[in-house]
Amino acid sequence: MVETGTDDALGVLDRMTLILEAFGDDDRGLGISELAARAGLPKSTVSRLVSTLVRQRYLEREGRRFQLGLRLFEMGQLAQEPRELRHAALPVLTSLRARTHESVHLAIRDGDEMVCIAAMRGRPESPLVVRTGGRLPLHATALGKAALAHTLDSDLDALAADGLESWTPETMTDLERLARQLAGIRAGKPAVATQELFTGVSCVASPIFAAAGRVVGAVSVSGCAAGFDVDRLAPEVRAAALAVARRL
Amino acid sequence: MVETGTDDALGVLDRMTLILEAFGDDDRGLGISELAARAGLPKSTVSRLVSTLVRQRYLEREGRRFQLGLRLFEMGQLAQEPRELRHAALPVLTSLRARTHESVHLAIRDGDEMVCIAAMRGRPESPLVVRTGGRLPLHATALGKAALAHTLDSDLDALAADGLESWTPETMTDLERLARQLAGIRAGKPAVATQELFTGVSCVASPIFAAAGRVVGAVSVSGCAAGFDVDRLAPEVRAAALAVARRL
DNA sequence: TGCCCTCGTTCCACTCACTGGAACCCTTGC
DNA sequence: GCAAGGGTTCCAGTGAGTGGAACGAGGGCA
Repeated sequence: MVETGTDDALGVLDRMTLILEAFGDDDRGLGISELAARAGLPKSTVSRLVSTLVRQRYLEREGRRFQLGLRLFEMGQLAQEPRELRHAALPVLTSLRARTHESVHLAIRDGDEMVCIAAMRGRPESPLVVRTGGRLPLHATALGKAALAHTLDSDLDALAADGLESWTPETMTDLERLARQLAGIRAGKPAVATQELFTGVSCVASPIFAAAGRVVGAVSVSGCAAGFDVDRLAPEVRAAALAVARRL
Repeated sequence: MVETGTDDALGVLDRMTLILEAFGDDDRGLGISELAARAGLPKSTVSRLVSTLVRQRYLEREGRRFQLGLRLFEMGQLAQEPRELRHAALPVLTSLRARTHESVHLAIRDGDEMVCIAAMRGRPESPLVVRTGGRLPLHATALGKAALAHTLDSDLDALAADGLESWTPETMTDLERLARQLAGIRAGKPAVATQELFTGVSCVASPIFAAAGRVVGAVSVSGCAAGFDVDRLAPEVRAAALAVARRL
């Protein structure tokens, strides 16, 4: 085998991952060549693997285009962590949206990002920060800060080691300031992010605790920065997070 | 390699599938031995594959138990067909529930089953027929009949070839009667299922058409069989299905 | 119509990733 | 203390998987 690249020793499963990850949410389907290019694998290999993936229904083919298949959706719904949390949270989120009329998000920490588990649009014109399944940075979102505030300091250091990416002029890229803010959150202040990820969008979030003080996720309310009333929303979010925890 | 069984020639991807499918929604996590037993694979093979799957985050480990991981959830959300349909349907479903106060389901046909793409509980005490990601038989549900009525007759024959499984005394196991009912649906009658899957639960459904008359899914309303008012609900469901189609 | 470019599949000799029984730790429980 | 069970590691053997090259099927352009 002629490994094109650096030091890799790829197994079939790793190649499969490369292929699956080549799909994005923008696409209406990818061909073998495009897939091979994105995954950095030879065409023949991709062709063979893809046909197995289609047989197993992880991919679907329509003519010469391929798309992520239904079975992935099914299996994804069986994933334990999001399933439990969603189940406990959905009714609470619904009423939170009804009370605030703003968009509501539920997310789980995954490494140095938050993964959105549920999203509900407030008003029809309200912005949705992420779709379900999407990822958010920890340091630039209220959801991320809520989760980050209640974990080990070493996590923060590890995060900062890679540098805090700047999303908008408001993004907190200074480790010291961020650490102070997290300390405030730990002391009881609400986790907020004002235009730190997207200009014009503000959020308030509250962590969801499981037994032993472990943070299992976070709820947030987000809306247009103009007229975003943190003082009104923060108690609502906090109450919702507690309600979810009670239902776990 | 000593293939224990019959005539199989399993590749790594097939083995992986066996492992992933060993997980059910009942479990709080499986160990290597249990997994190996369910998948019918040697322990050492399972151990090795599982550790790769964990590295790729398709599985998560907690102590000596494994569970389906977050990445599956993420990827599942990227699957194109459910994503598009859900996006178009969610607002419509919300208002359908508000108007009927009954549980609402959205499903996609997949082979000889329907896969639930979205589910909303009507009243807090209302029964949910399936959870999101769950599967339903075609012949015993309103959703299935709605989809089945508008496809080729050969589909029906293929379905009947395996025999129509009986779920309750009311399940339609007679091919002739089912075919007549489907013809009625095709002629404009609503697709209904009264206690045919679960005793005490009735449903009405309507197919969702895409361009070229292709059925892409179905919407249903379901509730307690006692006092289930088909005449009132059928027009609501039909209107919702049309609304979803318009938004596609 | 013929030419060319692209895209997906197939072929095939090579070889390394994968296999699985056995041995090896652990921890748990009697 | 020993037996039982669960998970990981070892290792020789080999066939599943590899990828370059060749092939056939469109599709656009002149």
